[in-house]
Amino acid sequence: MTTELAPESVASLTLSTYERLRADVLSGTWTPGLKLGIESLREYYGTGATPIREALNRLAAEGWVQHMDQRGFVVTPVSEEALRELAKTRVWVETLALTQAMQTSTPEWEEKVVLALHRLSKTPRSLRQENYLENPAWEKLHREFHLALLSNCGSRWLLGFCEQLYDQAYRYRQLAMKSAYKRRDESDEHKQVVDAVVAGNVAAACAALTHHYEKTAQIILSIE
Amino acid sequence: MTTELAPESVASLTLSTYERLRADVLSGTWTPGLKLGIESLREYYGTGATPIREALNRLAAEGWVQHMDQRGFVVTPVSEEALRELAKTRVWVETLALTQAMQTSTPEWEEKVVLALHRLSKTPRSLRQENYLENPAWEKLHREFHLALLSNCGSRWLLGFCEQLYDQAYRYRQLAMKSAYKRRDESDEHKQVVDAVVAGNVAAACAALTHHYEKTAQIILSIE
DNA sequence: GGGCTGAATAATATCGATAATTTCAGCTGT
DNA sequence: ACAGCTGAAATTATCGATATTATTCAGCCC
Repeated sequence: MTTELAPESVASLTLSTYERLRADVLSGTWTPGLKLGIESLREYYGTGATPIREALNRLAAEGWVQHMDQRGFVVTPVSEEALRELAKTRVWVETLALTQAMQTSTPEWEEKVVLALHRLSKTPRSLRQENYLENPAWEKLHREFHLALLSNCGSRWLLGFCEQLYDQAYRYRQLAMKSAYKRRDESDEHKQVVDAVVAGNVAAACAALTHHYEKTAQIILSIE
Repeated sequence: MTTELAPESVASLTLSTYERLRADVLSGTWTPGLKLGIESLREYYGTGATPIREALNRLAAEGWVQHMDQRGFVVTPVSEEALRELAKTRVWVETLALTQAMQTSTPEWEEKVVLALHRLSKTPRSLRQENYLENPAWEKLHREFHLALLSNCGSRWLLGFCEQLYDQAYRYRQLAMKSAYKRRDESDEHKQVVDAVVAGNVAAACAALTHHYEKTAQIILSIE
C-alpha cells in the first residue's frame, strides 16, 4: 500500500507546474514583459522542458503570457489602456451575469451569497495592521464571494468569462499593491451589492457592482 | 540559399499541428467524446509527441478538448443542454457587444459592416445546388461579417469572447450538417441586422441578432 | 459463481539529447 | 564611420527513449 498523498502531490508535473507558473504570473513574481526562457524556468521549477512548455501553452491560451513564434514566451505586458479596457469589460459582463442571476433567483443562491459575504467580512483584508501583507484567506473568500454572486447566471460560458476577468483584474491589483497600499473599506461596497440582491432590485445591484469595480480601477490607476 | 516557403511551412510544427487539430475538431472530423490518444495523433499528423501535447494543451484551455489528468484527452462532448446554453450565452454577450458597438458608432465601422454583408451576399452558401457542400469562402465571410458587426465594441476581451462563442457554435452547425441540411435563407436575417445598425436603432438590431441566433439553434435542435 | 489481487499490458507523462532558428558581436568593403 | 554580411553562441522546437501511471484480465480465494 502506497501512502495516500495530498492531491497536489499526485497531480502530473505539467499540472502543478502550470499552477505554480500561473500563480507566479498572477502575483506579479514574474513581472509584465519579462522574457520567460525555457531553460531558466526549467531550472527554477526543477522539471524538464516538456511540463514547462505545456504550462506555457495553456497560459498563452488564457492570455497570461504571449507566445512569439520561434522566439519564446513573455509575460503579457500591462498598460493603463489595457486596465481601463479590462475594467470596462468587467462592468459590462458582470452586470449582465448579475442581471441574469437575479432574474432566476432562488433561495439557495441568495443564501449562498449572504453566506459568502458573511465569511468574507469576518476575515481581515491584511495580515498586518501597520503595512499591507496579503491575506490568502481573504483573497480566496473575496474571489468566492464575487463568483458566488454570478454563479446563478445560468451559463457556464458566461461564468467562465467572469472568472477570467476577475483573475486578470487580480493581477493588476497585485501589481499595484507592490507600489502602494491604499487603505480602503470594501466591505461596505460588498454589502450594498448583497442588500440590493436580497431586495431583488436589479438596477441597484448592478449600479453597486459597477461602482465597486470603477473605484477599484480608479485606485489602481491613481497609483501609477 | 534556402528556398523561401509559404508562411505556413515555416511556422513551428506546434502551431501548424494546433491549427490542423483545431480545424479537425471544429469540422467534426474528430467526433465529440472521442478519445484522442497521443500515439495515434502522432502518427496521423506525422510529428513527435511534443507538438501534439502542446496543441492539445492549448485546445484544452480553449474548451475544445478536455484533459483528464493522467488519462489523456477527449474531444469535448456535445449535448442539447450545452447547445441551449451556448445559444443563450451568445445572445446575451453579442447583444451586449452590438449595443456597445452602436453606441460608439463611426462611419468607418458602418462602412465595414455594410461591405462585409455585401461580400457575404455575393457568395453562395453551398458549393452545390442539389445537396449541401460547405463553401469555405462563405464560411470565412460569414465569420468576418459577424465579427465586423461586433468589432467596434471597444473591448478586445469582449470581442474575444464573441469569437470563442462563434467558433463553438460553428462546431454545432457542422455536426448538424453531417446529419441533415435544411435549406435556409440567412441573407435576409443578416440584412435586417445591418439595416437596424445603419438606422441606429439599437433595440431593433439586438432583436434581429437574437432572432438570427435563436433560429439557428432551433434548426440544429430540430435535427437531432 | 462473484469479487478481489496483482502481475502483464498499454497509455501517458517526462526527460535528455539533437536539430533548427534567432541573436549578436566582429569583420569587411566601401 | 557605417551598412551589410558571417559565423559562432544562445535559445527554441522537436524527437526518441524511459519512467510512471492507469487499465486489463487471468487466476485465486471466499
